[in-house]
Amino acid sequence: MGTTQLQTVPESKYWHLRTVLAEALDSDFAVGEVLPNERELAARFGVARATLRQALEQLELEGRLQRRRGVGTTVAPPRVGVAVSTPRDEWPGADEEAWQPLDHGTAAAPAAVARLLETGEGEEVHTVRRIRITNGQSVAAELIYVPSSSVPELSAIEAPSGPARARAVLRELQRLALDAPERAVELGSARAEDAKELDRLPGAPVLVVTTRYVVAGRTAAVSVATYRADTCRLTFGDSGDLEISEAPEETRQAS
Amino acid sequence: MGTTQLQTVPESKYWHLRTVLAEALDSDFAVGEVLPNERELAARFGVARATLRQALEQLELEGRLQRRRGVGTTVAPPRVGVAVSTPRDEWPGADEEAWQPLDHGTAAAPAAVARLLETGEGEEVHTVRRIRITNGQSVAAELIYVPSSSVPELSAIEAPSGPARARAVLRELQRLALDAPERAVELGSARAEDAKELDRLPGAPVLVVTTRYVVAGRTAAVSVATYRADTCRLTFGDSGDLEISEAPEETRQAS
DNA sequence: GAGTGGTCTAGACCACACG
DNA sequence: GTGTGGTCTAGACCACTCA
Repeated sequence: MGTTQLQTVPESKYWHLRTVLAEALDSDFAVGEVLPNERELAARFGVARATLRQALEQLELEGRLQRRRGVGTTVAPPRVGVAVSTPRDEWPGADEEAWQPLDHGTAAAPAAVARLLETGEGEEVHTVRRIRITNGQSVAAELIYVPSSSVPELSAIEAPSGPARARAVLRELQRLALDAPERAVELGSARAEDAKELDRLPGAPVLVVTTRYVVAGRTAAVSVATYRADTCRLTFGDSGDLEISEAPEETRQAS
Repeated sequence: MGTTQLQTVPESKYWHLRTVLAEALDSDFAVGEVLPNERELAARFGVARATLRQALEQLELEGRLQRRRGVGTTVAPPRVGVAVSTPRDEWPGADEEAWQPLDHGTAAAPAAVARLLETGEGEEVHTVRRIRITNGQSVAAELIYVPSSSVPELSAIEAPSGPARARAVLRELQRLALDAPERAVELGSARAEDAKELDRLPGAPVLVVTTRYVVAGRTAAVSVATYRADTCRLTFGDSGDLEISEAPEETRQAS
């Protein structure tokens, strides 16, 4: 009684808290600003820390907050748009885009990948790992699966292991003039390996982009790229910037 | 001491639990099968219920589990591939695709949308809500923003409110031969309104697809579609089925 | 009404970053 | 060392589904 109760369904505490915090972020905080610590925020709102954390998790999922252990919680900058598919479906160039080869190896393709490659389930394929850097930040870790049959000349290449050899494999692929007719995007959680590259904890939400590369009607490679879901907005098509462009000023975040 | 400790970094309890459960799902459970309840699972693994739940949340995020309050936790079927962008970029037909109009109204476009529409910030635009059904299940809720200038003939249309009028607006849009040069995908959480349509709780993870529709170089409409991240894999390009196709049998899930 | 998952509490300790 | 977020516990109660 007396309280203005308009909602028929009283929303849960953490959800309401999320809304309150979101509004506070809009009005009272600048990008990069550090929030009070969780214990203080919880006390301030009169909830248990776990409840507050549930609200913060939501906001982090939405890309509004960034939390780092040992450091604190800061207001996240708007998500960066990363072009995943351009109209000219060229193989993403080694240097035009900020892809950085890590290493090369061979492994049995996972079942899902083997199906796309139309190879035997346990067949050994080449793998190339690389990461994508945007604005000085790792935004994606990619694993490319390449059947030996796609790069027969590779065996003739002598190169040390590591980045150099990875680069050699990528060069071979580029010569093939690959087409990327199909891509799929789904939600996943970062495996420990990817999490390390992306500077996140294992289990962090990621957008998994699976691409089938085709040459002359045959699947020549499959790549599985995991993008940080908190910081990335994947763009497809034309210019690649369906830009939620900020006003001209204010590109820089508070130090 | 004495315990076989091979890992340099001991993984957290819930992450390890996630792995154990994932393996159990692969080997001992069929799609649709109901897991023991959370209290029993927690007891069985000797952890607190909250810890077990953290592991289940991960698996749900990855689309491996489905949890429903009052019912239980079941093994999820593989994600369905939903075609978001086809090579022929036609306006998604009213009936070829399973889009079902809900209602129509007018509202001030949110700032981000207004920017794409190149209209004034607070300007009133038409809105159409519709949901997408695949295999008898709601997979997406969409809100389309249409400036009045894009559908001038609309004022002449007399139609009752609700689905009928929504359909009328969509028909007008179809006549325009819209092109969709740009799309963006990002992670979000379901607002209460969408959550209801999608049969999920507020805050459930969703993939937000923002599309700019263009006719004659001018932005004629913007749609924001939220897809259930747990059940959907978004496909772009060619056939629309970068199908992680199951073996021919076993399309049906256990009742 | 019985049983399920969802929310919430009030603690404790751990892992990490930084001065 | 100090302060941060991350993990974990052992409870309690609530909201929902279904027989």
